[in-house]
Amino acid sequence: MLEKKYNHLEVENGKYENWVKNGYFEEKEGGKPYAIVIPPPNVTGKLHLGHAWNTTLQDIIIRFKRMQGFNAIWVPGMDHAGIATQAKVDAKLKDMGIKPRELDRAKWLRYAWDWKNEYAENIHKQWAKLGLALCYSKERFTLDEGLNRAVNHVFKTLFDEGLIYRGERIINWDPAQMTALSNEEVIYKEVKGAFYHIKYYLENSDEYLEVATTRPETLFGDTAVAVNPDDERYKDLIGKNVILPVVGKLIPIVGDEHADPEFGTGIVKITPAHDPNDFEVGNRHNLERIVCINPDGTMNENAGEFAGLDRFVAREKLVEYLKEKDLLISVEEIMHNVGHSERSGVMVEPYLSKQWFVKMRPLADRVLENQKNKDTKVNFVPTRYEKIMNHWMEITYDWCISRQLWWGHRIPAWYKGDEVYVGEVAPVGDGWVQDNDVLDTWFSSALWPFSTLGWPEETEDFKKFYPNNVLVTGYDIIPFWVNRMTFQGLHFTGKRPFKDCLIHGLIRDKQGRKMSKSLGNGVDPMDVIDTYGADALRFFLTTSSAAGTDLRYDEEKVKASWNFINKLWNASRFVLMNIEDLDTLNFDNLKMEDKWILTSLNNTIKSVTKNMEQYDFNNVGTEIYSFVWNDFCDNYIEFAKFSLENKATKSVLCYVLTCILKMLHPFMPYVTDELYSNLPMHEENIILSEYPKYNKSEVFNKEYEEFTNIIEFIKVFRNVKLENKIGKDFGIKINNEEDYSLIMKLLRINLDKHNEIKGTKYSVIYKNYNLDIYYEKEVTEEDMMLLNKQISELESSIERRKKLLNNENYVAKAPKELVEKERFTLKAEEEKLAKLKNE
RNA sequence: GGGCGCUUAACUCAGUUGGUUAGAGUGUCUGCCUUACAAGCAGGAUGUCAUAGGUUCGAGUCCUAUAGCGCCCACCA
Repeated sequence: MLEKKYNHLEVENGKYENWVKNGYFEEKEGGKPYAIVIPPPNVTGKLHLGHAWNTTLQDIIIRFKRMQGFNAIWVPGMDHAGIATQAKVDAKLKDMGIKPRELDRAKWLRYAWDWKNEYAENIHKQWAKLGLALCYSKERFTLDEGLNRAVNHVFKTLFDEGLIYRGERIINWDPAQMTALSNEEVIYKEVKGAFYHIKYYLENSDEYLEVATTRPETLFGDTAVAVNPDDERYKDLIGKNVILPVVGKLIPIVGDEHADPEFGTGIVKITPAHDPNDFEVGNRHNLERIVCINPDGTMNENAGEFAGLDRFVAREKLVEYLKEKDLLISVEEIMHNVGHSERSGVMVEPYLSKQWFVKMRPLADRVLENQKNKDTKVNFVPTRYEKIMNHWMEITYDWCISRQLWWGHRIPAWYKGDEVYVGEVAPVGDGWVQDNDVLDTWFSSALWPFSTLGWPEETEDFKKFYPNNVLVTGYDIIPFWVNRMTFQGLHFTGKRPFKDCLIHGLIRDKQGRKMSKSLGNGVDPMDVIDTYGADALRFFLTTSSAAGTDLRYDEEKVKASWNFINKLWNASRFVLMNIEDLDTLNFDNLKMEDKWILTSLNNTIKSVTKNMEQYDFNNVGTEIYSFVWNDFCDNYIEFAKFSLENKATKSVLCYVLTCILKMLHPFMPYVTDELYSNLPMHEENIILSEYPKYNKSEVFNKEYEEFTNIIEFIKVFRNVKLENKIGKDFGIKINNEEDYSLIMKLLRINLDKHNEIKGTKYSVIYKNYNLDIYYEKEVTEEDMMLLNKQISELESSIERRKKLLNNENYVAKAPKELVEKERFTLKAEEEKLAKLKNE
């Protein structure tokens, strides 16, 4: 027999190992293919609540689909996470007293793989604790051999197609990690800065131009000053020269649209090697590009005496210097947006550098075209997120994919002198040197939906499971990942990578703040599991908010989920205690209450299935919760207690419980496994069982309504009794021929003992049921107030209804049943009012 | 600057194509140890659905404007 109380520690112990051992998560012969690939977590650390949420959603879908008979697989895997992992490995090495950049590459990589193996193990343990139905035989890692082949194939193909090129551009440079970044990896933050107004003297003149800049230290890279050719103030200066302060050399004044006459002084210094706009200006005017900052953010030899100083120190010193030389006009403090590295947090340096790029325009256009067709597009849930992807596709520009790191897919390009070779394997012959850089992590993640299935080989898995059925991820990952999977998938397979894309939000703390290390408000899902169990956490995570919205972590709600499981546990305990001898289900001689619960069950199954299919787990949660607690426990079980000897009752108890367990299984796999295995009749494991199906022959609408009325009447009866403080010695007078036996049973009233008709009369009316309670007590003022309140409420309700029904427009245009219902209710209210007034 | 979302009970949130007296959990009040469950049972109370207009027989839901909060994108040398 089950323990009296639900104990998640005992219930969850050992189950996962059993599932895996029995191969329940592996491919299932015969079913229609259904596939999800996990968003591979970074091997940098441990999973947080966001991962728990993300993976539970997928687990629910997979378990549901398996129960529906699909050959549903969920491909697990992890991401090497280039920058993030390299930073962590470097930090660890530094702690060990090793200077990471002084190691040779191969040796460093051995440390990195050790790290990877250690953390991958952690993540496996966490997946297990969460109970995820992952198909481990298909597990992949973004840096494994197969995926590396896919990456090289893609690189080479795009290169041959002219969609990958190498070029010198201004890119976002992270001086801390010393690598290039893509635009997506730059986060703009509002910071305090200043406009430094500097004098640029005209050649052979005492006059100067006032040039304002936020980054004075870049003046060592200035190769021109620009004014707008239409700017009356300055257009005559075009073609003349100014003397670059500090450096003392002459640079030209050029006319260029980029200079906005309305902005600042209308004069802008041009630093082609350190600003994307200036780079363009430089191209238009054939200006020299002078780099004056080193990759590590210090000034280089072009900065003269400032060489070697950090860029921010150099700025300070340079401003001092300008002040001394009377070259500084003013310093105007401003707030402005400055790019920061997503990973290291340092200010990004726009930097001239030779990098590899993906030419985005043709790839993005193809996606935009494809999204116009509902049969080929990626369907976002909720739909509004589709706009985010489309907008990105519209404005995207070339993707800088090379990273100056060691941890990643090494770029399959080799150089010999001026020659460049790109191929899937190294070229034959001597003297070829491979590119030192690796690819952006997202370059390999972009191939994940198909590379994990063995692509570019035409494998069985690829043929069966591509496109994937759904991808589940947070909205914050759309630009990095979803967009890129979509264009790569389309380009290389001709198809969308997945039919649906289910988007969820971010986890926040109780106050609505983002969970972060610096705030210290993070919650470790493993701690929650220890306290409340994975089932409670999972139910909370997936049923507490609408799709696509953020979720506040609230321990009280996890507790409420635990209570629900405990309720389920005890209901099961009751059922199991009473059906031990049941060997077959027998639905002969069903009573009204049996028909009622079967009807409600089937309505629930129907609606739950529909909502499961549209990923509306929040509604599913509410529906099952209310069915279990209100219908099954509060009502059906209470009535079933009177007929526990009936086989029909036992059968219904067993059947309804079985269906409940199955519907809850995707949400709470552990406890449902435990309870299901205690049923007198069951499959090998609930994971292998069939999802409940709506069965019309179990729907009895007439009995459903009749029994609902009984339940409602009981409620009214209890309410009248409680509100009027009616004690035990009351009398009952029944006013019609209806059958009150069930009602009296449940209320534990023996009519023979309550036949004294004296004292004050209290009417109890609901639909066809109508009786009076008589009770001797002094009628207090309070009682009169209560009665009067009821009367006036009824009166105003009647008045409202009358007015509505007198409205010709309403009667003419509203649906007929509604109008009928109004009439019926009005009549009932009028009768009730008459009775109340009698009291 | 462009776009998106949110504003509903004390708190956290649902609210399907408009259907007329707006729901849940938690909290709160009253009464109960009724042998499945006191982590429970029975019964209550609590809302100008942000504001102002509009469409409609009917608006939390649709339209317009406003306010507050949040997010995304772009960008200011």
